[in-house]
Amino acid sequence: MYSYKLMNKFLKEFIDRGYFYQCTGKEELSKLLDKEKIRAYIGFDCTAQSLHVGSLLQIMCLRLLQKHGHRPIVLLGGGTTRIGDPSGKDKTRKILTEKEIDKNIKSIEKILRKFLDNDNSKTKPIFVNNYLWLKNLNYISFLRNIGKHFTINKMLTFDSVKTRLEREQSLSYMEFNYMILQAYDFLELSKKEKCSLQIGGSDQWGNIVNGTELIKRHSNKQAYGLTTPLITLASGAKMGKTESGAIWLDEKLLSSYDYWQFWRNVDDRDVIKFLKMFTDLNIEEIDKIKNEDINKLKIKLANEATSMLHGKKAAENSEQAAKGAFSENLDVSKLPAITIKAKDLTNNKLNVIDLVLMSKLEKSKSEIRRLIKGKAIKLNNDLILDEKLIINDELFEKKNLKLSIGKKRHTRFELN
RNA sequence: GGAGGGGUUCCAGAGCGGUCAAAUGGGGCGGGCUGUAAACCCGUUGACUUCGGUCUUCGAAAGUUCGAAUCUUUCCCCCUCCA
Repeated sequence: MYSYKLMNKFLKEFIDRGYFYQCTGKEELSKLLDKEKIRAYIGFDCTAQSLHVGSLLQIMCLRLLQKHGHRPIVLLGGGTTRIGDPSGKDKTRKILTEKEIDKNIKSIEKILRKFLDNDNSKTKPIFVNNYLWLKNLNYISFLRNIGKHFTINKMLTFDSVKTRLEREQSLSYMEFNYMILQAYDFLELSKKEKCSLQIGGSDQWGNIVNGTELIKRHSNKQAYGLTTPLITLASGAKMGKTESGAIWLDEKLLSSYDYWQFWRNVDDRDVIKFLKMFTDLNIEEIDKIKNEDINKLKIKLANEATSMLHGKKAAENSEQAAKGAFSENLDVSKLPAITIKAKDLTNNKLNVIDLVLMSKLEKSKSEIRRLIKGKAIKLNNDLILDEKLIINDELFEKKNLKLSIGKKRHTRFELN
């Protein structure tokens, strides 16, 4: 009987950290990983200019591969993004232009490199774009060489296809082909880059298995698939998006302060799980500290997660900023600031509503009025009740004015 | 191809000539309690406003009417049943 204790270290940690959902040939895969350093690939969708925390688990998998001496291959799907993966989606998504996709690929690669070790010659990531081999496919030869290995009977049983059909939502022939293309990607990577493992989210299972089977049939080689669970928050929501927007990994779309806040605000029930999933802390270490004060743990989580992406400095700044924002003392210097010119304050032109508008925290005047009525707006911790309050330099303290909306949203104006 | 049912504000879902910026629930936001948690309670949830109001919304367009989410016509899209 195959024992968990004998399991390959990479796989064991993969499981211990909660990354594991299912895989093909677990025992064989474990042996392979023991025997040699392999190359494994994960594909990322390039429909947006940045990834968000919904992709973070996949990124952590890349890191874990590196940690154990394996080499990750990152597939930025310039080809498949042009088609659109129907997995888990009700509707056909909009088709992006080539330009947009190329731009997205570049910025996503930049983000991924932040998480990865790009220097170690044995484990540094290989970035590939499947457009390279998909763009010149010859339809007839593709059908003869690849298409013959797929039966419609089987394709119709895959969840991504089945749910669409069951709901009678249209599935275009283009999208129907997505899984074949992804399988083909795996085959290409197996041939070109000696890739023997594909990792993906659980919704990718069907696509991945198709790939391993295609490799088996086409080149009579063994390849493996490994999937991660779909992470849901304790509240039941999907990871990655909040009401105020997606938790982007690109600083341009979400400041490191807000990123830090996202982790600081996770549900109590998710803290340990996330420490294991999204930090580099050892499992033993986490087990040791898991009964510590929950808020300290959340800060730790926020610091670890933020420094992994934005650097230690940004994490420290965010922690300091949070202290300034949430406590009564007025050290707000680390909060993101909006510059305000002294001359904008002359003639009593600027009132609170305009000020809040400037902060971009709210964009509707009616909403701001409502918030003022609801006792939600504070300037330097003083409750504002008069929506007509004129902003003048006397309100500033050492040229700083902290604006708070509710308990959580804070920003700072700096008088210049 | 035949017969029906429907498209309503973030979502679900009422309304079926004026009292409708549109019930109710969910979600969101804010307040209270706390710990920047959960649960719970309360308020709020189109935009603008000199707080009197004004303007834009009920698939799209046109029409009837003093007045339309509600009636008529055309168009678009969805669903159910039969063939």
